[in-house]
Amino acid sequence: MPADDAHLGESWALSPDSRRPLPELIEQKLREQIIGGALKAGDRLPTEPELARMLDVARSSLRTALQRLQLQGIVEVRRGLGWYVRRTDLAAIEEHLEGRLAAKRFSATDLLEVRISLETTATALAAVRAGDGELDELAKLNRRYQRAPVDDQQEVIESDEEFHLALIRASHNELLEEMYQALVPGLQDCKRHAHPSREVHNRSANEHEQVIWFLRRRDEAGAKTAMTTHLLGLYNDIVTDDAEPKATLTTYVGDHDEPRWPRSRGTT
Amino acid sequence: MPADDAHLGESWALSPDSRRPLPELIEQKLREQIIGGALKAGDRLPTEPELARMLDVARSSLRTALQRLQLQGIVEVRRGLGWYVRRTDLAAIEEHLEGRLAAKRFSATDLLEVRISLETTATALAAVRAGDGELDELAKLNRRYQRAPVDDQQEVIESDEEFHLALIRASHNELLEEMYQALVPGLQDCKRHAHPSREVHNRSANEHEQVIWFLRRRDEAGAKTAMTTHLLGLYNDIVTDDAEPKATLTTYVGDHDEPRWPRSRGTT
DNA sequence: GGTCGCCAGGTTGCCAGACAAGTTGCAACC
DNA sequence: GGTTGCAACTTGTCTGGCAACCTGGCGACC
Repeated sequence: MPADDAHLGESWALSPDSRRPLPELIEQKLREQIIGGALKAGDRLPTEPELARMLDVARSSLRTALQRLQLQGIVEVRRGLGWYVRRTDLAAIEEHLEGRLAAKRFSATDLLEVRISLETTATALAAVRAGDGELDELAKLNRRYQRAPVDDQQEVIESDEEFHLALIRASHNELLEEMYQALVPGLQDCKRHAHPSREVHNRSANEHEQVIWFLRRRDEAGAKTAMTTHLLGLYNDIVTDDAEPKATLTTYVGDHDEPRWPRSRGTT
Repeated sequence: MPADDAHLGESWALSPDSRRPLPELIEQKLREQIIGGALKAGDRLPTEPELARMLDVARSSLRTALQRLQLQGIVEVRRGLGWYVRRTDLAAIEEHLEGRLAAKRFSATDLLEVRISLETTATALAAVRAGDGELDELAKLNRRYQRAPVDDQQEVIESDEEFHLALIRASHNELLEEMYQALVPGLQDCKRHAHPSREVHNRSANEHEQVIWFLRRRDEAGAKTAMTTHLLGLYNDIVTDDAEPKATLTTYVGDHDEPRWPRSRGTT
């Protein structure tokens, strides 16, 4: 007997945002009710026909929404009995997001490792080959990045990307640039899932500046190391956030031979 | 264009295990088709009514299954058009590389630089992640390379390539492997234009051996340096031969910090 | 020639109603 | 008391229909 109606209110009107699929709106509405505390773990939801009436949608659309929530572990169904709230914590939602990331074939770890490989190489090459004009351009792009407001995610990501792309281009290796380009969409995904604080943003800008400093001095090893440090910082942030406890990061201090790239190659 | 029917078969009968919800059976069936390769990334599925007929289920049950797969990121829907197997990032990257790399011609210098970038990174990762079995395999492949007669160019190139591919694989980074694969045809070209002397061949085999030696000791920096030395040798040979007088090679001896990759990651 | 709007055909999104299958609780029966 | 059978309720699945949307082609217009 759904006496639930009493404390839930009679109708949960949906906002008529018709640009998104209806089940998604229903899902969001139900999630709000659950997370907001109107429904607690273990509670039974009203029956499907009842809920459909309250939300003013067809039972089939409601079921689609319920099944989505079920796949996220928020509700569960017992046939012949009804739908029950399983967990109300936010962890369930984060797990869902991780699932979407895991659906891609390779992990963020893989992606960032390849990125580090290509970009540190590009930095070393740029130290040898970049023209002075290109270095000025890099400095200008980093100023733009520096000025970007932390809460304007779009601008932060875009200005950062332009800096790194310009650096890649300064390596004067077209193939390397092509391969890096292939990674760009994935990298954007990664960055969108990161949450840049004021502090992290400033640190990044400073590290960019250091890289440029070494490049101006044509210090190949210094520039490469500075870039490696910078990228490993981000790598560490993202990878450890990502509920992948396999990876722990340390820094090696070595005195091994570090080979060096050839000088001179059309610095324009 | 659902000419798919042809190679997919007319009906995909479900096993009548009625103890589990029907959409789950459908979901599993579709997943098998996709993972198994009958449906490739980017392919369009037959229309809903068609699929429902083939599976002998109602369209509503089929839709439930499709939506589950959608939430898992395996398929995506475009309203008015149909259901598509979602292109994974890996597939997208593969496509990008195939398209661009085939269209442009890159210099041997570019190619070898990227190769060095990827392969030294892979070596460092392998020092951390490769299983003992994989190292044994590497040693075995290098013995094969060592035994290859210098005048049998085919065998020399092939055994060398297998060694390097196995090393890449030992990095346990699928994306890195994918990107390296894109370079393979170009590398073969390079090697065919080289003229390996008895001496060079022996030196290479020894350098391979050194890399393995460092890998067994899990010496990431040592292995990476050994591999860099090895590859720069070849790079030097080929680039200077190649009528490209821009590139001259030196070796840098430095004492800078060399960052280190994370330990442990499923070494099987 | 190039661009725009319109229309037809195909596909998914959503709805309404009906019946099958599972669960519970209770009354009737041994 | 223990068991059986039934009724009420709930979710699972099917059917059919219409709306919303996308594409491609065609003709009108600039």
